[in-house]
Amino acid sequence: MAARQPARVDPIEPVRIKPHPAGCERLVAKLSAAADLAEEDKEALRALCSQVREFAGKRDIIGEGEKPENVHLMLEGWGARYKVVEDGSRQITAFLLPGDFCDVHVPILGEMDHGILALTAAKVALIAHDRITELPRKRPELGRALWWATLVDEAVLRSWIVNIGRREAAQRVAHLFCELHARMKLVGLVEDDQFDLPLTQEVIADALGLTPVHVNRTLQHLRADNLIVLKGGELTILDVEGLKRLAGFDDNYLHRGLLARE
Amino acid sequence: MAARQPARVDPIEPVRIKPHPAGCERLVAKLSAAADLAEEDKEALRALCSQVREFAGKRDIIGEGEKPENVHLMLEGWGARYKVVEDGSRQITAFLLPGDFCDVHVPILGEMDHGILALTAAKVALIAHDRITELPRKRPELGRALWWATLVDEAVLRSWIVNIGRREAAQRVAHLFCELHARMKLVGLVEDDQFDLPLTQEVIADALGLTPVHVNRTLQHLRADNLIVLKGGELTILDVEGLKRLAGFDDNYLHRGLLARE
DNA sequence: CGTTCCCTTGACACCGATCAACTCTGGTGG
DNA sequence: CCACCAGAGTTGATCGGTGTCAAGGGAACG
Repeated sequence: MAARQPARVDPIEPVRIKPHPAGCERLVAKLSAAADLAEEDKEALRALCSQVREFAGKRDIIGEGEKPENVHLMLEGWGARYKVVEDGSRQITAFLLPGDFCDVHVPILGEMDHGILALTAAKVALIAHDRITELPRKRPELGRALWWATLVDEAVLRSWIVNIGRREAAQRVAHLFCELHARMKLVGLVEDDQFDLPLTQEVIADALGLTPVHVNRTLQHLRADNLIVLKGGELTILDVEGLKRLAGFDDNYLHRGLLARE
Repeated sequence: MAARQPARVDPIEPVRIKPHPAGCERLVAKLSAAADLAEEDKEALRALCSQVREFAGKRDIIGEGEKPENVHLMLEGWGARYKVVEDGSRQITAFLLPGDFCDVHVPILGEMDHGILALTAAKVALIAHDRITELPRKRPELGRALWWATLVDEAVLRSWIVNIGRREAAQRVAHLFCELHARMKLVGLVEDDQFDLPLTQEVIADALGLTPVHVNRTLQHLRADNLIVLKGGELTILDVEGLKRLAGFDDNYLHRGLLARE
């Protein structure tokens, strides 16, 4: 929300107020965890973010069935992939954090088989298809890193299936929070096990295959057990180990590269 | 099951008894639906299937945590990706049909974050990593096609999340059957809306986030509504449109290429 | 001809959905 | 500055889809 104040520096949130390519650093951070990127690689990534577009919250970034001309990269804010079912209910299939691509598949698959929604106000980089497709040729290590990111996305999808298919509500919520904690950390947006979580209970419900009412009750359990504090769009994990234990969370599926291992 | 009878031809199941590269034709058929493959491309694919290994049913092809030396490609029989949860229950995250790769990701991600199980006796081609990775360089169209297959797999994962998260049991089963119908058709294993479905009710349950008992009752509903016949490991869809309507099935997520559209 | 899977059936319990009202908060405009 | 309003969170009562437990049946296989 706090936007480009050019010269003066806000001492409270120094990270947020870099000139606009700041969001692009999320991608750099993420991919650096997977591959050994040279400075030229990083520059090439930053160069992708020249064209930026802003979206208001609760608004489609890409609708189902569209054939976007550009690849979209989340720079700031949160997004979600979703699909609307016959009966009108909605299922979210992924949360998109800064550094995540929205639609690398479109150049090959042709059209979107799901929609992408801005959950908050968001900045998105628009990148021409061919700039992405030619990257691997020019910078093989980057190609590897992008490939890695795609495969991790796939692994996350699998873990969601497991989560929704075989865990009860409290564990589901806990698992989601653990995943988001790990992913936010990877892009440098976690401090003291605390991070922005601008999700309504309805959105959480749509991601976990639950109803808002039940998510509400479940959150109260987690709070009562002193596992989390969730207030004002900010999540604090009070007991990381306890939450992981409850969730049965094992971060192996995120495949953080050797460089990233703490 | 029926194996390489060299000279004589069995008139009942002529497809099955070609010399061993037969299974490899499934991959060729699948990829031909997505890209305009030259004969050389197809030959290159067939050349991948030189080394074949057989697995007994109900046996791991690859275990979670392993780092297989080769890429595995299903030639015959059915497989499943699965993950075992803390409480001991199992969730299947994908069915692997002939023509599907088991673990293209391993060269990049390093180790398996889930296991792969042979559901039936299966023949699997073992392919050296570098033979896969160099394919795109030598035959760009093949690279595109493989990329397409990966992205479709991802789309299928998303549709599973929707299915498990937002549909009731009967619709879930129906949707799964519609998907398998479409995928089996794509590799040429459907005749008259009938195909092998060697899945126990327990396996179906583990794929859909249900219990075997409930799958049993659900199947009885589908049978009572004259939508399907499922017997002896063979599924016949009596009313394709009706089943799709019940399931809310839209095959757009399978992204069949232009060539494949009937 | 027994053993082993797998399918089937019934009774019952429970998690989460549904419906409906109420509270709280932040934002807007008078 | 306060009244109002919309969106989000909260709560309670009740319903229903699935899970659980347990027993029995049927077909394939050695």
